[in-house]
Amino acid sequence: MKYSLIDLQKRLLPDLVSVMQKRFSILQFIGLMEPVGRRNLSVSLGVTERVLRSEVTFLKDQNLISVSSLGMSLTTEGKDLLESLESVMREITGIDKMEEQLQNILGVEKVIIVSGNTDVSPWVKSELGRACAMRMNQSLQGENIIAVTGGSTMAAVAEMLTPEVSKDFVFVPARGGIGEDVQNQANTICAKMAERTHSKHRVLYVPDQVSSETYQTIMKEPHIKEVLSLIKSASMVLHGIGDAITMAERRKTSREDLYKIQQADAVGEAFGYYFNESGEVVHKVHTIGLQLDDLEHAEHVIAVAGGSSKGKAIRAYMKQAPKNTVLITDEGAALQLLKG
Amino acid sequence: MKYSLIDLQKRLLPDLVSVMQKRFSILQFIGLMEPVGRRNLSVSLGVTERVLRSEVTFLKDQNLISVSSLGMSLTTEGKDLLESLESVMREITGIDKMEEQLQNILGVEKVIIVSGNTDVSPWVKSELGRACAMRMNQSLQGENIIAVTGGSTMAAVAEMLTPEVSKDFVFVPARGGIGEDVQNQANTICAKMAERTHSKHRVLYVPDQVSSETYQTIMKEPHIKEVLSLIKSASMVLHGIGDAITMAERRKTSREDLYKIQQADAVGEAFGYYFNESGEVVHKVHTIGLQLDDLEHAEHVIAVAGGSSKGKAIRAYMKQAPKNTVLITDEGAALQLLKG
DNA sequence: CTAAGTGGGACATAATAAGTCCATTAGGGA
DNA sequence: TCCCTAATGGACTTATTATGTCCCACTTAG
Repeated sequence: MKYSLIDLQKRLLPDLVSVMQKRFSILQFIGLMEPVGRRNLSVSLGVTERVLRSEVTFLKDQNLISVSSLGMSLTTEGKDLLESLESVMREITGIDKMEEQLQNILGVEKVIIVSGNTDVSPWVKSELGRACAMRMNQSLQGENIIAVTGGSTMAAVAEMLTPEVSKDFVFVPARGGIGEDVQNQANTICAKMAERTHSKHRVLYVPDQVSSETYQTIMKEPHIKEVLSLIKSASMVLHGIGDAITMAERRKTSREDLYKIQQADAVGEAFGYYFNESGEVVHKVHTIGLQLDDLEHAEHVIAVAGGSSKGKAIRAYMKQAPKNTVLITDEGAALQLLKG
Repeated sequence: MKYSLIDLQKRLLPDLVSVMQKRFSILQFIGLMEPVGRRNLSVSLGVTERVLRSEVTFLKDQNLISVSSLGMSLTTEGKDLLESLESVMREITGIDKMEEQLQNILGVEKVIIVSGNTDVSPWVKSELGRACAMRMNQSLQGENIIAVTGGSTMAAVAEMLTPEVSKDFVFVPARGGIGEDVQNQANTICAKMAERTHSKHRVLYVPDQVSSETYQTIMKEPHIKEVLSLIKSASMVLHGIGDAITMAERRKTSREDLYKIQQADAVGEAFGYYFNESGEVVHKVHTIGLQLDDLEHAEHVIAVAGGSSKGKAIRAYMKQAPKNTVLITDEGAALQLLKG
C-alpha cells in the first residue's frame, strides 16, 4: 500500500490538518471581511479572542497579514498563499468536511470516515476495523461490558483489536440466534475479541424460531438470564449495518418473511431489525437479547459499515439510530450518503 | 506564482519539517537497530532521553512501533510508513540538508537556500530578496546602521523590504564610487531601502579614480567623514557577490586592470574586491568606504547571490568570508557549490 | 545467580498557551 | 473640532504541556 504525502504527514503529525484548517479559515475570513478587527473576527470564527490573537501574531510574523488601526488585512503574499490554499485544502480536508456534514445530516454524535471504498478495495474493511478499535480506545477506560453483533465488518474490527485497548472488557453477543456462518457469528466474534484483548466473553446460543413455551423455559435458564442482564447493562454496543435483502438471504429466513421484507421495501438491517428507506422498522427477527430501545441506554453506540453499496442501508438505519451513535464508515458510503 | 503543498504547509506550520524529520529519523534508527532501548537510541540520535521518550509514546500510540522488554521495534505498519517516508523526506528536506552541508563546507554562520535558479527563473531573485528581508527582520531590533552595496540582487532586496521590518535604520552605501548604472548603484539602493522602511539613508559620491591630493581633500569633507564613520560602525553589512569578469566589464575598469584581473584568473567579486578560485584577493577597486577587514567587526554580514552561474564566484569569495557571514542563495548556486 | 539492559511510574520544574483586564490610539461621524 | 467607537498591544494570572530527574521492577543473556 502506498501512502500519499499528506497521509504520511497526518501520521507523523496528527494535528497538522486541524492546524492548517484553523489558520486557513482565519486567512479566508480576513480576506473576506478585511479590514476586520479581532473581536469581530473571533466571534465569526467561534474561537476565543486570545487564541485568535496568538494565531494573528503568528500570521503577522509570517508576513501573511498586516495589521493596522483599522484592523487586519491580507498582504499580497497572504493573498497568493490563500489562493493556492483554497484548492489544496479542499482536497486535504475533504474527508474532514464530509465527516462534519454527515454528522449534521444524520444527527449523530460523530461520524468517522476512512478513505477508500470497501466494495472496491477489501483492505478498507481493515481500516474500518482500526478506526473502530481506536475509537474504543479513546472512549473506554477500566471495566466495560460490550455488546457485539455479527457480520464480516465486526469480524474485521475484532482482527484489529489489541491488548493495549484494555483488559477489563466483557464481550457479549448482542442478540441470540441470528444464523450466519460460524466465522461471522456474534459468538465467534466475541470470542475473538476477548482473545485479542486478553479479556472475557460470554456466549449466547438460542434456537432461532421457538414456540412460546420453549421460549419461557429458555428464559429461565440462569446462564441465559445472566448474559441477558449483561447485554442490558452494556456500556458499549458495537454493531454493523447490512443490506436488507443480502442479510435476509444470508440468514435462513422463511419464505413468508422474505416476501414480507421485499414487499415492505426494506433496505437496511441492523441487529435483526429491518428498515425501509424512511427508517421504519418493517420486520424484526424474533429473538432474545438487545432490542432497538436498549440502544439509548448504552453510553456508547458504534455503528460500523462501509462500501458504496451500503449507502442506502446506512441512510435507512440512521433515521432510527439513537443520537449517541458514532458511525464509522468509508469514503464510498459517505459519498452515497451525501448524494441523497 | 504557484506554491507546492509542502511550501504551503511550511508557511502555515513552520516546524512541520523539523518535527517530521525528527520522527522520521527515530523510525529510521529503530528500523536499523531493532530491537533497541531508549538509552541506547537517545545517544545515537543525540536527544535527551526524556524527549525521546515522549516521541516514543507518540509513535507507539500511532501504532508505528511496538515496545517490549527487549526494546523497541517497528510494527508492520511502521515499516510500510518508513518505506514511503524515505523517498518523500529526501525531497522535502533536500534543501534543509543542503543548507546544513553548505554551512559546514563553507564554514559560515548560516546558509539560507531558496528553491529555484535565478539564471533560469528571474523571479527567484525576488525570493532571495524576501529571504534577506526576513533574515534582517529576525536579526535586527531597534536602531541599526546598515551598509549596503550595489547590484541587481541588492536592488531585489530593497524591493522586498517593508516598514514592518523596522523604522530605526540608517542605510549607507558600503563603498564610494563603484560605477554602475544608476538603478543598481549603492546610493540608489540605499535610498530605496530607506523609503520602503520609512527610515533614513546617507549618500556617498566620490570620483572613481582620483589623485592622492584630491583624495586627501575629499576625506576632509565633513559630510564624507560622517558617512565613513557610519560605515565603520555599521551593525549589518548587506552585499552581493558577482562574477569577476562580468563585474569588471560592467564597471568602467581600465584596460590594464581588466588585463590584470583576467591574468590572475579572478572569478569572484564582492564590494570592489576581486578573488581567484583560492579566495585570494587579486585586485581591489581603489575607493573609500568599507574594507574587507571591516567585515569582521560588523555584527551581521549577509551575502546575497543566486544562480548557478555564480557558483564559482560564491565559492571563491566564501573562502575569504568572515565566519559571521550569512549566505543567502538559491538552489541553482547551492548545487554548484556542492558539486565542487 | 548476577548484571546490564529494558520500559515505565512519579514528581518537580520549565516553557508555552490561554484567559482576563486594561491602556492607548487612530479614525469617523456629528 | 471633538468625542465615541473599535482597533491593537501590553501585562499579568492561570492552565496545560513538555522536559528534566530519579528510581523501581522486570527480563534476559551469560
